[in-house]
Amino acid sequence: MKSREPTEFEQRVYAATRRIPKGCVTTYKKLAREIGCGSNQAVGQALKRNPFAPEVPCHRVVKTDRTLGGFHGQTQGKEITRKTRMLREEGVVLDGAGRVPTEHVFAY
DNA sequence: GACATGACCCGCG
DNA sequence: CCGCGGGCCATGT
Repeated sequence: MKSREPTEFEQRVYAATRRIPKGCVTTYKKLAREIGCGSNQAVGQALKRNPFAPEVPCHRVVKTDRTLGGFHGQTQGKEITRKTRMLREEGVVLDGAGRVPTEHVFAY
């Protein structure tokens, strides 16, 4: 196993994710659109690989339906609960359906 | 170079 | 409302 540097595509994703202000979240779709990628899934792939942990707030990235999505490689489980708590600490409160209010969604 | 996987999205029934 | 299938892009084997 040989460690490799992030590809240009990954760097693009990290750069955009890093721009997300505290107390705000963004969707994979908008993010993909911003970096010029037609596949939102590819963006998620890069975030899951996220080597720049707290520097790149991947926990501020949610799905298009404003659900949390995944975290630390898991779509559901303990890590997701942790993600929710982090957002709440930053000022983001989820509604009864477990979704993030549109007001917190940051538009590029 | 081909095949398989994935923190996704959209349309249809 | 819920479930199923197809699509799109990048990465790893």
